[in-house]
Amino acid sequence: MLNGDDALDTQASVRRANLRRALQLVFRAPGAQTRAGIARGTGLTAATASSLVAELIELRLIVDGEQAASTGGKRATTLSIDADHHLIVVIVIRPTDARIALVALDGTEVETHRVTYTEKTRDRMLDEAVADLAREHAGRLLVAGVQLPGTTDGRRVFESVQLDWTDVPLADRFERLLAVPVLLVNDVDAEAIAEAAREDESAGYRLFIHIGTGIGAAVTLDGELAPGPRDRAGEIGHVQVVFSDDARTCRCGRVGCLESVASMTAMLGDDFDDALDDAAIAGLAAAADQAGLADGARALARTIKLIAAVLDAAEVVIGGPARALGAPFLELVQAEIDYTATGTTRVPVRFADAGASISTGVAQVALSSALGVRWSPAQLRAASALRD
Amino acid sequence: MLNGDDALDTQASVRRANLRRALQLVFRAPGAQTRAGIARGTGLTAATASSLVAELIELRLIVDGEQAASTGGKRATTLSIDADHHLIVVIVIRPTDARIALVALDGTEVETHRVTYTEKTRDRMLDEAVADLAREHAGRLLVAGVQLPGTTDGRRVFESVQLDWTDVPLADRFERLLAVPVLLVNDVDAEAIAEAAREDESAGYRLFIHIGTGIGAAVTLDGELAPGPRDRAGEIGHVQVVFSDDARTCRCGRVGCLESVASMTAMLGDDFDDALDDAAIAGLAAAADQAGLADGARALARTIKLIAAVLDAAEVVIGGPARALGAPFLELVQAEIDYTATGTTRVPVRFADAGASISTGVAQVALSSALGVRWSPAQLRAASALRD
DNA sequence: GAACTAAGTTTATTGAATAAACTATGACCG
DNA sequence: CGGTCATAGTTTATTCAATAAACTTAGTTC
Repeated sequence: MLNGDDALDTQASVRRANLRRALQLVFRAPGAQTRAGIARGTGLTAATASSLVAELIELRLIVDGEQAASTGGKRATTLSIDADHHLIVVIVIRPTDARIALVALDGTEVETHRVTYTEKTRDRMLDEAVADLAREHAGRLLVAGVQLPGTTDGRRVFESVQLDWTDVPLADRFERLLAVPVLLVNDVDAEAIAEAAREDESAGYRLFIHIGTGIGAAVTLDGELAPGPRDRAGEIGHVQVVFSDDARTCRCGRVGCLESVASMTAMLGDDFDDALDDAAIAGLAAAADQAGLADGARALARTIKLIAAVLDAAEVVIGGPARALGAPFLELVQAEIDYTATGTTRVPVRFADAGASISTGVAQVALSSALGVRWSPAQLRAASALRD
Repeated sequence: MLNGDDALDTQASVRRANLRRALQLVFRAPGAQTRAGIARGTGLTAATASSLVAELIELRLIVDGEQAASTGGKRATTLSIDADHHLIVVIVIRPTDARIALVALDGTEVETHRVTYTEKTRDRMLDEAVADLAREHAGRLLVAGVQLPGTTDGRRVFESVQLDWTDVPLADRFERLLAVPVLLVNDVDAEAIAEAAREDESAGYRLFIHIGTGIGAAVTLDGELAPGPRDRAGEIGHVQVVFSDDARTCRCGRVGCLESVASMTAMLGDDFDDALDDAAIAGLAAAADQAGLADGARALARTIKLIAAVLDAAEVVIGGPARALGAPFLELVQAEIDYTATGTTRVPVRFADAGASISTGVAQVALSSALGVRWSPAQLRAASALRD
């Protein structure tokens, strides 16, 4: 439909780009945008804005809404997202189960299925579930986003230890079943995007670090995943960061890895599990060796400082189960960062917002890839309210 | 002329973008490109390609060259860069002197001046030299690139310790004198670009690290400076990387900075100076404490590993006086990187190519900013042959 | 030398945006 | 309360860039 690359050679690509820009403006302020606002926001004329809106309505991507209050002249017709037609398929694949959700264009989850499987039945179960979806909702599916733990270029899964997959052309497989574009997304990347999209002004680089049993990083630029081939980016868990003689041996066999000191397992002990709820984690944290937590925070801070300095990052966000460690942990990290920071190099660290649904992140990437559109913070809140 | 942003809203911007693409193709293969080649390379029709070429010739950016050999039909007319009209102004500002060069569109240096000054006379001397240039070459100047040590957004110098400047609107000042667009570029960034542009296939992220009395980094993506606000990026010299008790105190007053172990001064002693030639540096290196060199290499490698992992960098390039340390140093760095690297995370390290003229880097950025064009490796070689 | 092939130009057409005139609707104000 | 102004949005004629298709030029191949 509107997907494809921006070849930028002909008028058609200009039209497509302008349709995207108009759609983007509606998505950023749904129910509050108007034709005149689009004209102002794009720099195009009112006539062109009207024409773009007409086409977007015909494509069933937006709808006319209520009349806005007058601002001194004729009242404007507001524009909203058409949530009644197109659906985004979100597939979250984990080792023993998957969640398949249908998300409307306004970010609300319409339907959710859970598929459980073993390693042996996984492929078959997934294919069946996806095929069922395609049959039930034929013609209404717009795009699909697949979140999984592992390295990917969006088309193939290069390597997933947790799923025991190597070089699997999963996007092709699902595209044949769904007949819509499929995009594979690394789980940490998806988390980072869900988080970055919440900011209205997501200027500059943001470093996102997921901390659970493992550690992964993702970099976003202006609210979107940093460009370039990100196939294997963010794999910082097993980079050596501790060099003293008492550095621990990591589960990967090497010594002094970031994960060996700063993962949740390293800091809270083997009782930790990614599935624990926040209260349980807080309990473990209270009982844990505080020196271990401090060591983890310090190693993390040192890692962050270096990366933030190279990128001139505006902010660092810590996500995953580590969020449950609360303010004290954050303060340890920030203190270590500030310890040797000059005025301009001090980078603020915060936890990811609990409200950001992870599936929203995948949907976000998929939507952005298909229509070049990002959701507004308000919609992300609506989406996450429906979750679970 | 062709500068300005790519608003992508109207036909005019498509035309501008296509002119840039056509010009880019000629720059990539000067003397070997043809109208038909541009049509193939852009996906546009032959008629459009001809029209674009006609406009570029009228703009005096390219010229018709010789007839190529036939490939089975009519012989093609080759296209070359018009080196006889437009000039790029390159200004390299250092604490006590500046080099002002005029570079033709094909990368050859036409003219070079050296201006020496004291801190007191610097502003006046620079302004006078620039004003002279504007008077002598009125109408032929296309764009100006200004390279300086310090943080900048391209328009203002935020902070330059070495020049003792804080928040100086230098681009505006020079633009008033030159009447062409002026772009300020950090010196390490310029070095990184000169280097990255030499690669024909500069895919992915490249980490460039300048090592002299100080240490600075720059990240390029596909041969161009990584996007985003890079105002203060790359300032890694004073991030703490040594945490042992015997960490040295840095000249900045803090402890364990990268510069305190891996700068040339740290590794070779206070006899080192940025102005030394390669032989002198090699002499210092031979006489220096080898343990210090090893410490520096190790600290550097640890830094590199982390950053390369986050970005999934394709390559790391070390530039500046450290090049004179030669293969042994490089091997130390690479060995430490490989020590804990898995198959996919191992990033190759090499020295910057000695032939890449630094002023070519600035000219490159300026040209790219004005015309969206990058030089081919062949031209960079030609340019550097003329240097000094 | 006839057929073919590639390079490049000419001409009519298409599509997207624009400018300018116009309609619609409400606010403001004496 | 009616005139004036401001804002929203549409209609129509025009402009501009790219395209398709026919055509010219100039070579190779058999």
